[in-house]
This record gives sequence, C-alpha cells and structure tokens, in this order.
Amino acid sequence: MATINEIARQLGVSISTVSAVVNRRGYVSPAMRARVERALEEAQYRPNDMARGLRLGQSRTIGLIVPDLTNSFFARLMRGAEDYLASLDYRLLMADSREEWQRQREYLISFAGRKTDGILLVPCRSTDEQIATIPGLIGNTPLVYVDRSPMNPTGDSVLADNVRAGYAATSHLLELGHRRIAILSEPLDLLNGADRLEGYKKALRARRVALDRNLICFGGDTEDSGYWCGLDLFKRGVPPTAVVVCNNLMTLGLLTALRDARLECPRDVSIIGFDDFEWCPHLSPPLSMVRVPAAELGSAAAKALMRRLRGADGRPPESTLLPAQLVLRKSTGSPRQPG
Amino acid sequence: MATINEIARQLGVSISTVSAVVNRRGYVSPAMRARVERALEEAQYRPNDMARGLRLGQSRTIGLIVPDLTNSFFARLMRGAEDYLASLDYRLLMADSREEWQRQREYLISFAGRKTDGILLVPCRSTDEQIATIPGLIGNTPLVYVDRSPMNPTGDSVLADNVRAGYAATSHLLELGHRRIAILSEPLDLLNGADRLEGYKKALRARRVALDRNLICFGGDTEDSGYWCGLDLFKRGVPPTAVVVCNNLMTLGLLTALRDARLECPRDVSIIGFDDFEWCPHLSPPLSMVRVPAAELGSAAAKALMRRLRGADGRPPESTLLPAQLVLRKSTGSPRQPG
DNA sequence: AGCAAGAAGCGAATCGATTCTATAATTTGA
DNA sequence: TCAAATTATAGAATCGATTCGCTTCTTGCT
Repeated sequence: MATINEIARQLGVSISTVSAVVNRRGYVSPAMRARVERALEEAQYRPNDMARGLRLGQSRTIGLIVPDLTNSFFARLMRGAEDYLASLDYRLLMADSREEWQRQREYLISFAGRKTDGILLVPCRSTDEQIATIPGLIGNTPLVYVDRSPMNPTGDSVLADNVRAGYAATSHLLELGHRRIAILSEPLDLLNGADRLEGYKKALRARRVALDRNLICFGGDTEDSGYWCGLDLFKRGVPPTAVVVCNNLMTLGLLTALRDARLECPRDVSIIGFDDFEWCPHLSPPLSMVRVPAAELGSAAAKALMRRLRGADGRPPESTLLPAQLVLRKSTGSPRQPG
Repeated sequence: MATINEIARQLGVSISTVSAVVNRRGYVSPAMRARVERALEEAQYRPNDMARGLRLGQSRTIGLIVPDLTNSFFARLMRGAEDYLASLDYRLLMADSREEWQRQREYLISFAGRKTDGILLVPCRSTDEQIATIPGLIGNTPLVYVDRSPMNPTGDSVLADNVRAGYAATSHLLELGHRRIAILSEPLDLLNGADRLEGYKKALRARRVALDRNLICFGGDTEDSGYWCGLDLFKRGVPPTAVVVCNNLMTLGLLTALRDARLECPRDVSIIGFDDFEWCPHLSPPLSMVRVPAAELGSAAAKALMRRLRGADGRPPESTLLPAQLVLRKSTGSPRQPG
C-alpha cells in the first residue's frame, strides 16, 4: 500500500534517501537508517515491482511454456525450474501450449512483450517454418529449449541424451533375446523424437539385426495414439515380441491395446517406455522405463538461462545433454521363442 | 523494442495520439490511424506491460500457489485456472509451496507486492495462527481458496462437496456389506480433510454402524504416510475389511502396504481413494476412486476471483461447492465374511 | 451569420521506483 | 589552517505507458 514517496514525505526526507535504505546502498547515517527502517516496517512497505521493473528494464520473471501441464514429466520439469529460480528470487510465469502451435505462439508473444526476462520453452510439435518464426516472436528475449528442441536450435538447449537412452533401451531388449523389436516413436520434427529413434537404429546395427521399417510406428504424445499404434502392431500376422515406447502417455495407451489384443506383458510382449513416473511400480505389470531426469532438465535449463542473462550475449548457443537411466521392473523379459 | 515515444517522434505526432490508436479510443482520423498503424506494424510494437501496469495499477497477472506441482490433481487444477485466465488475457504466476508454510508465506508476500491482481491459493497444512496471518501477508490483494480452505475462510472459497463425497464413498462400502471400514484421513486443520471425515461419520450413523475411533488414521499428503498408516492398520488382530483413503498419494502408499502385508485387494480389503487420476484404470487392481473435478475447481476459482476483481469488493465471502463423483472399478467388492 | 457541439490532436502530469548530479557538512592530511 | 576528500542528503530526470484538459478546426443548426 505505502509507496516510497509517502514514506519520504511522512519522514520529511528525500525519496533517494529512503531508496538508499531500502536497497542498502549509498551513504546513509545510522540514525537516519534506523528512522527510515522503522517507518518502512510500520507501513509494511514492499517495493512495487512494476515500477522497479520499468526503471530497471527487467521483471525478475521467467516464462515457462510446456506442452502439457498435467503430464507428470513436465510437472517435474517445471518444479525443477521453479525451485532454482525461486532461490534467485525470480518468479515463474507458466503456460500450457496443449501441443498447439497457435497457443504457443500467443504465449511467446505475450511473454516476450518485455514482461519476462527470459523464456524456457518445451516446444510443441510444429513444422520447420513455424519453428523458424520463433526468434521473431520473442525479439531479443533470451530463450532456452528444454527437453525438446528444433534440429538446429538458434538458442541454448538442455536435453536428455536421447540417442544413448534409445540405444540403452533397445540394447536391453536385444540382450534378452528379442529380435522383432518395434518402436513407438514420436514425430521427427523435434530433436528428442529423432534422437531416440536414432539410438534404436544404432543398437540394432551394433547387434547386426536388420532394420524392419514396418516395426517403426509414429504416434503423438497422447494415450490414444499409443493405443491405436499398439493395436495396429499386435493385429499383424507376426507381431513384435518387444516394443520401445518413446513417451509415457503412449505407453499407457499401448498397455490398453495389449489387453484388448489379449496379450500378456511380459509373457507375450516386452515393453519398455520413456519418462518414468511415480506410479510405474504400481502398474500391472510394473513398467520398465527409461528415466529421463525431468527436474534436472528444468533446473539445468534455468541455470543456462541465468548464464545468458548475466551477459553471455555473444557466445554461441550451447547444448547440454543430461544422462538418462534405465529402470528395470517387470515389463521386460525374454521372448517365449527367441528370434 | 520500439516504444510509443519513439513511434510518436518518428511520425512527428504526439504520444497521446499513438496511444489512442493502440487502444482504439479517442478521436483519431482514419488517415492518421492508418499512418500510425503502419508504423506500429513496421516497428513490431508491443506495449510494455510493466509501464502500462504501473500506470493502471494492475498487472493482469494472477498468482497460483499449490502444495505440490507434481501431483496430477493439482496439475489439472492449475490447467483449469490457466485455461480460463488465458482466455481473459491474464497471465499465471505459478508457485509450489511443497506443503511448507514458510515457502507459502514467501510466495504470498512476493505475489502480494502489487505484482499480482489476485491470488488463488491451495493452502498448505498449517496451524490456526499461521492461517490467521494470511490476510496480513497479502494486504488487500483479493484471494480465493481452492480445493482446501481454513475452517472460517476470510475470503471466497471454491471446494469440492467433500462431506457428500466422503458420505458416498463410505456408503458404497457399507452397501457392499462392509462394517469394519477404516478411513485414512488428512489432518483436520483444513476444511476438506475435516469434511471428508465428517461424511464418513455421517454415512456410518445413517446405517447405524458404531464409530470405532481406532479405525480413523491420520496421514499427510505423501505416499509414505499412506504406507505406514496402512501397515499399522493391517498388522492388527482384526484388520478392517475396507479403507477409505482421502487422497491419491496415500492411496498409492496403502497399495504398497497391502502388498507387504500379503493381503489382496479387493479379496481381503476393499479400497476406495480420492482424487482420481489418469493411471487408475491401469493399476492393479484398477482403483475405485472419488473423482474430484480438479480442472473445474481451478476454473471456478479463477471465475470467482475475476468477479472480485470486477469490483465485488463489499460483498461477503462466497463459498462454492462442486459435486464429486464416484468412479467404481475393481478395488471394491463384498467382504469375504460380511460383518 | 453566429454559435454550440463534436472531431482531431497536443502537452503535461502521473504511476513508483532508481540513480545521477548537486550541495552542504564533516573529516582528513600536510 | 585550508584545500581536498569523504559523508550525508536533496533534487530531478528517467523508464513507457495512460489520461485529463486544452486548443484548434469542422460541422450543423437556427
């Protein structure tokens, strides 16, 4: 309620003196300091961030856009970012693009309108041209891509080591004796989808298992797409004996498809998914997953953004890769008839 | 980048004229309007929200504090609020109190520092005195309690109809023939915990089943507390044949306890939980749950807040109750030996 | 023709901070 | 002892918008 002006007038001192006390800078005598501090305390003074922000040209606010707020993976990512930023007294402006380009576009524009000092973006699926317009939308607000990024990011990016993760998941299945391994991939417009598929291919190549294009399905980030791809896969003459599923919602859909196709996991089909979440141990069967360090992605991205804000303007875009981890539970096992 | 000043100077017109064009108000000739609009377009002009906010005394930003960002229930609540607010061109400032009073306090102060026009609060567990200090922390920023509220909220609140929900869950178990029904309750410092327990008691009374205080356990909002309460319950001489669990994390913990106690659900124990989430159908067994309309809570709260902002200052606090719904799956059944 | 009403545009105050410069008072050093 | 340095405070410009009041120029009406 009280402003710095009112405090100054009330005390009969100048605004700048009060400001000096508030910000602990400049020369203020101990007596004066005490007097001002008392008044500040009494009036419950809190600086107006908009005024300060206007003057300083910064808002101490970071915008974070994710494709799905309710996906526990992104929630954990958010928390990682929020945690780090809160410790630096930055606030977090949240937005949910719902995997829709139009929404993401609006949020980017809105955030860039000088309200946020920087932007953390988990981009939604979109075409190359759409992605190319992002720099224009945000002007010169620093931006860091998190978890997903365009093929050639113009800004910093913080991703999981998806090639290695895809490689590890596939290798695990190969070691169990599987040869007909399908992959439920994400679209290839963004790096993480492409990288996971890349890892899958690499693992097959390393074991000299021929790549069967029919075993590569493309879904989205929904349970439904997992369900339909799964159904398609299992209704074939020779269904795969194992599936790598590239995100957590598709994994759930695949589980339903499995049930509908009267197949049992892991007896008939082994499944390994991505983006481990807290209920995986309670599912039937408990799912083997690739654990992508969501919270760490969030905090690492926030850190990268802060580095930019502290004036690493000129430096070229940096790309950080975080290791993922295989968590084995009960959804993977040896195939009934190897080969 | 470009400011209204620069545009005006560049065009040789006054600032107020440019402002009139930007805000489509006042008298501006079509010719002038076109000229200004062209310049605006060319310069990619976007108003500086901090300057506008300072002048207007509002930030078009709402603060939302939840106790756990990664709990899918709160994530859905957030999305409900965000969705509605985005449509009104309000931004959402997110915070995660981690169920810690100190954090919540900091966020409240930070938000109230005139940066947010209003606050949506899912309060964390706290003592009466702590809760009583909230009005002081936020000054005269409008606040709406969501999902949880103090016993006598000083502001508006939007809750689920928890008494009825607790009643329905318990009645369902009673109808199946259960008589020794335990409840894993939340602490009673906030309204929703108290109300759910209240509904439980009412249902027992309606069926003339004696209330056994030993069957009432108090946990928190963590998987762990559900686990330990569950273990305690099942290790007794005469364990309950059914349990009502008042939130989703405790339900998960209880499931683990069940397994450790070598009991099977629903054969040995029936379970009904609160706050349905997307993976419930995939759990073993698929859980019967009380579905609390999380997204609707969020949007209804946002609406209530908007009503306050539009100048319903004087009116007394309003309390809105949203109906919850029983979703029956496979975790509830008749007891082996009724009674 | 005379005059009020309305249209079109300008200028300046304002929101609440920060910060540079100016000035007065005090201390320091040789 | 006096100039220089330091300390303490005041004053004013500034950030980028909004908005009120003012002036000037058209119209329309009688």
